[in-house]
Amino acid sequence: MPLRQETPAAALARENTRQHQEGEDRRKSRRAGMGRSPCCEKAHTNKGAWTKEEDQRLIAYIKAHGEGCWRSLPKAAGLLRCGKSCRLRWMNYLRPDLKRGNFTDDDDELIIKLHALLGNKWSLIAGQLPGRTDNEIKNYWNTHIKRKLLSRGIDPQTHRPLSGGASAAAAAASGLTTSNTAGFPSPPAPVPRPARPAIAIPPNVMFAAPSEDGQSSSGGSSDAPRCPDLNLDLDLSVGPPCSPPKTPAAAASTPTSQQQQQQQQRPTTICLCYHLGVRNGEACSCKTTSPAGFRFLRPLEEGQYI
DNA sequence: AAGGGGACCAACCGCTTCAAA
DNA sequence: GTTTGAAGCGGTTGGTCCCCT
Repeated sequence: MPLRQETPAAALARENTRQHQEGEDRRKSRRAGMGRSPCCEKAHTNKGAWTKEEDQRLIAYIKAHGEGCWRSLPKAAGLLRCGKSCRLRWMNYLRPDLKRGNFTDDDDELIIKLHALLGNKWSLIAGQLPGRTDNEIKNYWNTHIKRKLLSRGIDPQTHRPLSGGASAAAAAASGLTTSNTAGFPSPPAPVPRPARPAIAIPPNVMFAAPSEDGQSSSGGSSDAPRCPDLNLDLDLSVGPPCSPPKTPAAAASTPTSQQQQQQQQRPTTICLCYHLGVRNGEACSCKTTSPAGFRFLRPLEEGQYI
C-alpha cells in the first residue's frame, strides 16, 4: 500500500529545501484567496511553512514549560506565530512521540473500522493509533483509504456496498453517495456536522462483524464488503436501554422542544468513555460523575448512531 | 528531457465546545 | 443564566514531489 515512503531524514531534507525555496513573498501572498482575516489580532504573525529556527524555538519552549496556554505561548517563546499555528505545528509535526512513515495494512483496516464506527472524528480515530495525528489520518483517509474502499466497491462515507457498479463508484469518487439500502446504520454524514459518537474504542477492542440479520458473521463470507466488525458489549447499561436511533430522516429535522423534553426523560446509562480514558466531551457529552465514580451517559441525540 | 497531472501533506480557516468570569 | 475567550476539531487549500507520457 505504501505509495511514497519517506524517511525522517528525507523528510527533513525536503523540509529544509522547501523552506529555502519559500520566500517572504510567497508567504504573504499564499493565502490571499482565503476567507476572513487571521484569527490572531497581530498583523505581523508569520504564516506558511515553519522555519527550522521556529521549530527549534517551539520545541525548546515546550520542553522547558510544557504544553498549554497556546494563546500566550508564541509571545513567551519569541515566535511570530498565532497560538493555533503553534499548537498545530507541535501536535502534527514536532511532538516527540509521533510515528513517521507509512501506515501498515493493519492500520488501514483499523482506520476503516473506526471510521465506520465514528465517522469523520479524526481525533478519536487518531487516539486509537499511537503516534498518529488526526491531520495525518485525515489526509491518509482522503488520499489512500477512500480510493481503497472505492476499489473494493465500498462507499467510503457509508461503508456500504456501492450500488450500480462503476457508475456508482464514479459517483462516489465525485463526492456523491448512493442511497443506503441494507439497513445497517451508517456513520454520520459529514454535512451537517457528524453526530457525536457515544462510545470510544480502546485499542484492544475486538471487532466482530454483524451480519445484516444481526448475527455475528466474523467468519462469514468475505467477498462482500463488510460492515464494521463491531462487537461492543453494551450490556453494562443500568436500567432500561436507550431508545433506538431514529431514522436519518427524523434525525435531519431539528428537535422540537417536545423532543428535547423526551430526550431529557430518557434513562441514563453508564458512560464507557469514563473507563476508557476518554476526556470529557471527547466521545460523549456527559459531564457528571456519580458518587460511585461513574459518569452517566447522556442518551444518544436524535440521529446519533453507535 | 520536458511538461502535465495526480498524489501527498503541511498549514490555514471557520466553526463548535468548554470552562471561567 | 449569560457572556466571553481559549482550545480543539474538521474541512479545505495550495505548494511540492513524483510519475507518466
